[in-house]
Amino acid sequence: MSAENIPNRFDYVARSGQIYGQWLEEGCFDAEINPDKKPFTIVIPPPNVTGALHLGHALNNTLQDIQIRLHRMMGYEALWIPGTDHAGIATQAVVERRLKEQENITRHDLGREALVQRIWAWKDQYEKRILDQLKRMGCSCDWRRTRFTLDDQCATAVQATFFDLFRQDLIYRGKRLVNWDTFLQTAVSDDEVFHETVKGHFWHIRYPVVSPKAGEPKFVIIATTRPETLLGDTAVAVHPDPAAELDRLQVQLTERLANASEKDAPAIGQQLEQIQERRRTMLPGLIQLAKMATDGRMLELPLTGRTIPLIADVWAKPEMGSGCVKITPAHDPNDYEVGLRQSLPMINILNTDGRLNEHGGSYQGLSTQAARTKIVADLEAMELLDQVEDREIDLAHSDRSKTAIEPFLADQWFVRMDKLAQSAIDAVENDQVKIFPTRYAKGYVDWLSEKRDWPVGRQLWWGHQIPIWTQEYASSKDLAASFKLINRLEGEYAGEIVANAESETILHVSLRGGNEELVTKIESLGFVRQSDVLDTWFSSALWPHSTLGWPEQTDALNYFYPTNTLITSRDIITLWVARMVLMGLNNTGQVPFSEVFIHPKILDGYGETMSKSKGNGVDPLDVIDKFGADALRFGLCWLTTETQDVRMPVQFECPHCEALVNQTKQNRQLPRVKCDKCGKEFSTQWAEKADDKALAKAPVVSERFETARNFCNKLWNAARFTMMNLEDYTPAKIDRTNLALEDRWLLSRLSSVNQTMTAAIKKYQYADAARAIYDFAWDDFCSNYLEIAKPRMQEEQSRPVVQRVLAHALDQLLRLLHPIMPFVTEAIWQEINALHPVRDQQTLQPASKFIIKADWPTPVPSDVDVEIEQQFLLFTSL
RNA sequence: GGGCGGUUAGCUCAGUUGGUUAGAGCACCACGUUGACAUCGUGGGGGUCGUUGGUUCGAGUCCAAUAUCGCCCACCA
Repeated sequence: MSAENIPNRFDYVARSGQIYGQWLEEGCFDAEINPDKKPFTIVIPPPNVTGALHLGHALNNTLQDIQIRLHRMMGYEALWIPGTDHAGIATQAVVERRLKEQENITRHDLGREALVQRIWAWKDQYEKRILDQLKRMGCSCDWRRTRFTLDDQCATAVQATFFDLFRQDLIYRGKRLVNWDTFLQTAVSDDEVFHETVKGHFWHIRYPVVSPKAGEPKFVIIATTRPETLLGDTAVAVHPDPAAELDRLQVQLTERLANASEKDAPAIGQQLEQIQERRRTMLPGLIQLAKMATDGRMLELPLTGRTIPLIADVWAKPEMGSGCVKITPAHDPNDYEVGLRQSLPMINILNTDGRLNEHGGSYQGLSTQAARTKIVADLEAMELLDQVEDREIDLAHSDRSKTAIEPFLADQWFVRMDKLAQSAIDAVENDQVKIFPTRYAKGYVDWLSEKRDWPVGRQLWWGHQIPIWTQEYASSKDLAASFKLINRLEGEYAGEIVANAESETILHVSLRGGNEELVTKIESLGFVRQSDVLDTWFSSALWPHSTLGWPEQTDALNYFYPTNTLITSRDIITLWVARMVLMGLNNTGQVPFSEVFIHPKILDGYGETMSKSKGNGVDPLDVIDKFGADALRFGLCWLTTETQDVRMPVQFECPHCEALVNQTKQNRQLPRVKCDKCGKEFSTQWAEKADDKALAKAPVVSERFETARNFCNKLWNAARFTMMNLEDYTPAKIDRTNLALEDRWLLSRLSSVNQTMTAAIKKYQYADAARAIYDFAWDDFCSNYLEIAKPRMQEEQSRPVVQRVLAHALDQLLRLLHPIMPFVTEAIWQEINALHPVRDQQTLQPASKFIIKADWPTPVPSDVDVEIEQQFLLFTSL
């Protein structure tokens, strides 16, 4: 095609798919083990298969692809491993909800196997959609290596890891208070719980003292927001030394008051007065109770006929309530801690469906709500109810079922974190893993420093089933007999079976995966596999090495691991990043990556996070359809600064007239919206009714990608102009000692921008990189150099030199832009290759067939002339 | 309660170690289409840099206080 026939718009719709196909065909994304090259590896943060990707993913993956493409051009063997995450509870909940909505059945109607099958079908559908989205964005992943956190390779890694941790005694069975969803009948994690303030009451209840001595109170008063839990009380606590505690608080508050600002002072002063008031009125009573506690006095627990001890424990705060607190170890996290400390019995009063069990006595079978009403009435009748305050209560609800959470004592598997967490702290503190921006390292270290054991079991069906088999024994004699059996098995299958006896009568066996014969044998001995599955983060934690074939010492693992950088968003620094570091260290002895970049989050026009449920999410494909993938990528890159989240007002694009209709809090959840401009109605993602669905659906986009789209077009036309003026171009070295000012200036700028770009991308300063190349392309190359070149190309003497400078500059500009805008640069590259393959002044060699495989430009330090750049700036501003 | 971040033009954001007249994109106003590009060009309007105080010859930038918005963590008998 001759240059004149090139259209004046880049047809990204037609060209992008075609170019991507060429890259795939040529294996441009495939990384091979190559001892002559240094590897550069990134593993994708595997998107959840719960749904399609949104703009946040588009940002995340664009930033990774830029690194991969840059390093590929720089001569590294660049590997980007793609994949998806099974996302445990989230995916199962989505599928279960659909079952309920569309077929009105629950998972129990289907059964485990059938449900899991349904979820696999869902996974196949969304994985395909997700991978397709990544391809449309231009992501240059090595698709041959695509993994899924629940596939066989990852399962092998999970089982090997679990087995190893078990053998190291880093996995144990323990009781733990979990957030129990009584509707779904599963524990849910803290992140799956939301809090809502509801109106409630604060009931003050009298617990009679058993045979009070003279001068002693007849009752101890406790206060609670959940009176029904008294059925599970096993103690009442009072502070062991209330006088000292109040003193301490008083000193502390006095100090704070002295340093307090005018604004805070009154509140602190008030607290101080309250403490002093308590000292006067309540302290003697509390001291007496503390004495009674050490004497081992008992209280009568109303409605149960039980007596419980009055105990001394620091958990009871003398400055709060009555100074006494009821202890319900099986239904309150703090009370649980007290229960452990004080060796109190733990009485679980609930069934898994949330109704009271046999420990509820006459209240058995009632829901907690019904029991509460009845208990309060009964207490009142017995004159044990002291006073009732109205109070707002922050009540935990399950994200999934929207029902109230009951704290519930359940058996759980834990990973002991002490040693593992320390290794991950050390890795960051001694810079083996560098986190950018550096401020995020603090949260990482703080979280790990708590070294809280990791509860890894989930009462789900979708996930890696825990590779532990348990057998209960009637007596320790039976146990001893089986121990022998196990020991024998261990000898027979050396290194593949490890047994722990949790107590005298329960034995747990963990098997290394992949031996069906052994599993059969163990099960024939009466061992039953744990039905729980592992927390989804367990398999994600292995991602950087499991994707490369660990536990096999594969060549790929040896070559590509540790990976170079991990690019992710800040909300999973602890959940995911920290755990990858500690698991990587445990399994391979090496950190999983040397750098972590935490990128901003994309918010909507109101500063709210985008989500499907709010209706403010944006499908990257909508943006790609309207503006092109390059515009999407450049636009996101342009916005990626170190400190700020990205606020992005969102519009519906009217399918009738293409006008952009602002998305507002009012219209974003409507099934149909009327266009401001043409007045016609269109449907949205919420359309369900037939007449709504019949309307044309509006894509959701943001006009903030216009700048980037225009930039693509500018680049396209600059290239077009250049090509139109290269007809009689002859490649040759330009004589740098005899150049016009504007030529020297452009070459200087080119090398400066090259340096800036390379440094900025390597430091994850994406916005700086985008701005540098945008300014260079638009202002320097187009507005200045091309305009000056026009008259110079009419002169015979200067024409050849200008052509060579132009060809070279465009060539280098395309390369510099390629990591950010891969499609348009590849399209231009191929057009110009067909006409003038030799452009690069440094080599004077024909350009590579694809720009994706071209060398990253090397700055020419001798070309950089700060003085000329400044002079020229003055010259053009005149 | 602890930690982190933001506050600069109508909107969304830059502003490096303090240094002339605080920038960009979008939006707005005027003019321009035989021009590589109207997804463009030329010109223009618009900012007491949240507030107060301090350091300095000089503060958007450094320090202190304060207001306000947002995020994370902990806690809430």
